[in-house]
Amino acid sequence: MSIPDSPHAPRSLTDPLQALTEQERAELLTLQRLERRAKGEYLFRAGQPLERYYAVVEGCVRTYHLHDDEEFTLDFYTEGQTVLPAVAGKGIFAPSFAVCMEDCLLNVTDEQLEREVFARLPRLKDICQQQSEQLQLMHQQELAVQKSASPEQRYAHLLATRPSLFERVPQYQIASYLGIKPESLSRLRKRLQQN
Amino acid sequence: MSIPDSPHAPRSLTDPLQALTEQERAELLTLQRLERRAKGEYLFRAGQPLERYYAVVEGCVRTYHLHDDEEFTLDFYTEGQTVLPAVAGKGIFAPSFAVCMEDCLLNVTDEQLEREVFARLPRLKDICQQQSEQLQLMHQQELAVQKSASPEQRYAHLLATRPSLFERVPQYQIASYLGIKPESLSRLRKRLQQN
DNA sequence: TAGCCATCTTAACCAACGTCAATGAAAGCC
DNA sequence: GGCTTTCATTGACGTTGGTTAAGATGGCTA
Repeated sequence: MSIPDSPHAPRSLTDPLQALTEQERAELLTLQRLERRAKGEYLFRAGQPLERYYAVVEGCVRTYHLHDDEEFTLDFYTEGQTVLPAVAGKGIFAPSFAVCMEDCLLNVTDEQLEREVFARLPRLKDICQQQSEQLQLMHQQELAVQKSASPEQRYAHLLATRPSLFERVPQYQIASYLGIKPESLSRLRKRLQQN
Repeated sequence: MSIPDSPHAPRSLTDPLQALTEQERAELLTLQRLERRAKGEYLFRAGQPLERYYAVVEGCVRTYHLHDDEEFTLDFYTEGQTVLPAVAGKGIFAPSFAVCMEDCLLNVTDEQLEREVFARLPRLKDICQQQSEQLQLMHQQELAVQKSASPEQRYAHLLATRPSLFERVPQYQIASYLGIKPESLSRLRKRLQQN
């Protein structure tokens, strides 16, 4: 029995598709391309050209960054989230690695598909752009939190907003997401239990 | 004598206007709106609707975030940089404060002006969008550095890429940008001198 | 000039994280 | 079953940043 993530999770927004009619949504469904990826598969690696972008329909994707042979987890993406800001196209290169933590069902979009979708649903383009700007600002916010909160506060925040992550990914990767070592997360948890 | 910032500064990109013709650039100049702001003036405050966005032509703007009555500096914007990701419009609210560190000359764009500019220079829209996506990815990168580097490394990086900042803003704000207290920055500098 | 204010530095002490190493627990494999 | 591998925990110890408080410096103003 898994605790669902809070609707106030940092990445949850008003569903951008609400603005579409029933019919438009149905059409969108016929257009979208779904792909399965096995646990451990990479969606992209740092430095590669980004020709597609991905939304998680089912499963969990982790992005991370390498520095001195050490992994630094940037984010976890689960059901309904788009991996990275949805950015792809010529001259765009992946700034990080993205790997499936579980078997995943992904909604994949490339440049051509995007053009087709926007041609069929012109209103969607503006919606997506606004969505992207919102996400960008939320990212700013996240950076702010990252900077001003202690590891303990960040842990509490993650636990409150995305509890299900703790059942889906190993703790040492959560530690890396919080910006601390696994040993420190262990002690932090112990400290919190005692008080 | 001020040391110019490195061309490899985190926010420097290929000039998006290179792709325009001489003529188009000239037209752009006639369209843009410049405003002067005095040192200490705010461009926006957290929570306010963002109806304009700003590019720094001359001067320096600092964005920061409030948390428990304490300021956390998010970034410094100087000549040629756009304050925040260039985002404005209905339903967009400022996630932070933006204040002029010096008397500034700013390039101001609102929704209406943006429409006019894009109507005159249709190619610019795609260029700006691509630029925005690049910036978004660079932001991801920055978050990665923020997470994986020690304060000392971040200090060295800032000193290497944006040395002029150290002559333009007080050190306690740089400390706040690096995510440490002014006293710690003092000690850190002393440590580095001795080694 | 004296006084005030903002900024930077230094010192002492404490708390928290990193490192290294060892131990346990759980899962997967032969 | 026994083995290995992976992951979480614990302890000892060093380093570093936060806190508090005290000066030092320089600029500005009454």
